[in-house]
Amino acid sequence: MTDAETPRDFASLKTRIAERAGALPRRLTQVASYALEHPDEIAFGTVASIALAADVQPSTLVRFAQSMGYQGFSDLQDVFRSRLRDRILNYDERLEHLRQHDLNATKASVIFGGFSDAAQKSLNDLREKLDPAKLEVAVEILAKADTIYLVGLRRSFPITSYMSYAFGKLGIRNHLIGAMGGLAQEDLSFATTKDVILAISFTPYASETVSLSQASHARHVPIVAITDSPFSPLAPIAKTWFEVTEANFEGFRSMAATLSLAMTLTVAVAERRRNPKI
Amino acid sequence: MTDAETPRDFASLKTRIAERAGALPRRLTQVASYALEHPDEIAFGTVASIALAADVQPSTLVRFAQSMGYQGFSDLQDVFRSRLRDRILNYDERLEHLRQHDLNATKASVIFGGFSDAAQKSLNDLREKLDPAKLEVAVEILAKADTIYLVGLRRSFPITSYMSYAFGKLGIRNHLIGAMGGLAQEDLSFATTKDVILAISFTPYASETVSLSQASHARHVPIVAITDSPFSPLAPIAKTWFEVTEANFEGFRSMAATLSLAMTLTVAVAERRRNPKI
DNA sequence: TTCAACATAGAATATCTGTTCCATTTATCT
DNA sequence: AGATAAATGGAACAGATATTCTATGTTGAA
Repeated sequence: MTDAETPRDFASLKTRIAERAGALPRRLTQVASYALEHPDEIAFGTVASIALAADVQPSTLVRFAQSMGYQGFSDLQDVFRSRLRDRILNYDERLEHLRQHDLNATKASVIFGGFSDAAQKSLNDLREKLDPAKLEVAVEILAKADTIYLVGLRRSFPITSYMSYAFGKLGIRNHLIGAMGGLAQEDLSFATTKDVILAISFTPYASETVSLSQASHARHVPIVAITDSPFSPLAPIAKTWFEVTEANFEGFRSMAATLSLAMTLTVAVAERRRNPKI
Repeated sequence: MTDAETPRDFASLKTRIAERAGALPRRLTQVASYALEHPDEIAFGTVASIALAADVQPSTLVRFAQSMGYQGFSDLQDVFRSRLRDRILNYDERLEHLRQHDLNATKASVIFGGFSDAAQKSLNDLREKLDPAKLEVAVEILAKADTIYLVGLRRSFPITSYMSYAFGKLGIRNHLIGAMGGLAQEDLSFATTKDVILAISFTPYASETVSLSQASHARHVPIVAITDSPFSPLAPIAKTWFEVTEANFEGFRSMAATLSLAMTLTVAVAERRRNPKI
């Protein structure tokens, strides 16, 4: 089984596993996928504990290691450990790493770096700015809603469509407005004062999102908004609203912070419904 | 010896060692300084191997651990190990941790912290893992496509819907598959070998995404995939594919890294079309 | 100097470790 | 279907493990 040579670093081990994945017996495949999904467990666990977690026999782990060309499990484990060792680079090493990376930086990887930076910056900004009290208020309002109407068009649509998916999984009644082909106005006209509209819109505020929200506001449907400025037309009509300013790269704004807030709202609302306050 | 409480994370352990360093006996001081200088050794080594390296007796290591308030050496070792496994704290641990430091932390703000951490961890992971060369290949393939078919369902749909929006803004012909109400199969059956399918799917792989991709692959339509493991059914049929593992919080996976990669692909493809390589 | 309290070294020990082996099941080919 | 090979489960085993224990060494106060 020791054809070619035994992988000594994590990257080549992964390649080898991928190569052989198809031709591997059932239990060994099970181990392979567990190993790739929980590398830390392999690094620190014992044969017994890992076998338990991966639901295989200890001997299967040894056999897997041998089939990958290692002498035994411990030998394989070394690779997973060195992966963790190498990850904690000190300052100099990190700099060196970056320098090498920059040399063969392609245009696409520069773009990727830009978008990742924008995402991280946006997340950090929101972490500092987000008011827990406001979050509580919004959760409270949404948790009481009969149906949550999700309004978001254009760049906000991915956010609302994700929320709709997550709310669905959590068993929370919701209605996604703005799906292509849907008749937005008609859908929203069913919203009552017992429902809540969650409206998401950023500059330049999609006129339909704004007009739909305003029409509903006129009918006293409560609104929770996510937007990017106090001057947003959504701010004055919302019961409560969040200011999320996303950093941008090349004119494309990140969505990381908004998404993080959106996920928070969905999970927190589900949590609140399970354990209402008082 | 167990005054106050035993440090459970590396930072507070370091503080405690610093506090007591002066009042520590000779050999225990020796262990303390070795531990801080070679934390990786402590994490991975055995009592015997560390004792040898630090030039003390095995029993001294145990005594040191106990004098710091731990039950034994293994207990202390756990702290050094958890330093290396950058696991995201789960909900309970996080709440506990925050309670001690931030008294007015609300449930929702804890959830928000969790999602933000997951997002940042995912971004960092991908930054380390993403291969620029692979990115180039994918951009090249996509840039040459007549029409780009975007295939993503469930949790991947927000990503493809964003890409569709962005491609649209950039004037790149694309077709979004999987929109609610759309007849996916029919739409995709128009794809030819001059087009490209960008398929996004994560475990558990939405069966429709997979079957659609496989059917198209049988007709030799090139596929670029974003997925989360070499075992993904998309991996073997894709011309090139990206492995993106998103950290999750409370069972909800982040989408930050995938989104960042998606934005990169859209912008890079537009850029490439404007300045084709030779 | 004497004594007591503390610190250390090193051997002893009971537990846990990875590995091997073989009977049984499952798959593959004739 | 039958025969042959491969894969698996689970128990047995030898070696390594962390920890405890005791004799010895060291320090500092009376």
